[in-house]
Amino acid sequence: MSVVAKKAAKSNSAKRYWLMKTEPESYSIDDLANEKKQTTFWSGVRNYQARNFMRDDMQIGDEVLFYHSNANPPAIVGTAQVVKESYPDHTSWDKKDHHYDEKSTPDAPRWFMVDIQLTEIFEEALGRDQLTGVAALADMELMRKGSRLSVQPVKKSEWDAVLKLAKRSKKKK
DNA sequence: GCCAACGTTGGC
DNA sequence: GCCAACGTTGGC
Repeated sequence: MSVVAKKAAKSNSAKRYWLMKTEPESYSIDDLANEKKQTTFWSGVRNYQARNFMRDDMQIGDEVLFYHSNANPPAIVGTAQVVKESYPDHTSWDKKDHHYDEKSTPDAPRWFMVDIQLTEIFEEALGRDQLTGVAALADMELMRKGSRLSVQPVKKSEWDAVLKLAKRSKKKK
């Protein structure tokens, strides 16, 4: 199926839930909060599985858990929303960009991205230790040992469980 | 800094 | 198509 056909096919499907990882040293949720309209393009993904989720499956209104990896502690720190569906990642043909890929060109883009807008920063980040042992999150991709997928689908039950934990941590404050 | 668990590359 | 070597991710 072509990319266009896939986009047409997804247009009627229900809202989906995702998790996106970022290293806060390179881009954090505070950086997102400081953007104009608190919106940014999610460039730099160079993994085919993650790209395919963005290119083929993400739609406007989908909700995103925002995760800080390689952080202390690694944690889900807030939520965002998809506000623009996939389009070519221009950083892939920028020779000065760290994520430059000589095989990607404007005519034949290899990498894609979406735009996301900040929804909420959790008052207290949800560290992995707080996610470990939660029954509803036992099968979450994020919690699987060795999982490296930087854009990953989240089940609604997992989304609900995470937000519930976030609210609880908010009350504690 | 260590290293397990990946994903990609390239020789064959 | 197989798979060893290599580079990367990311928790600890």
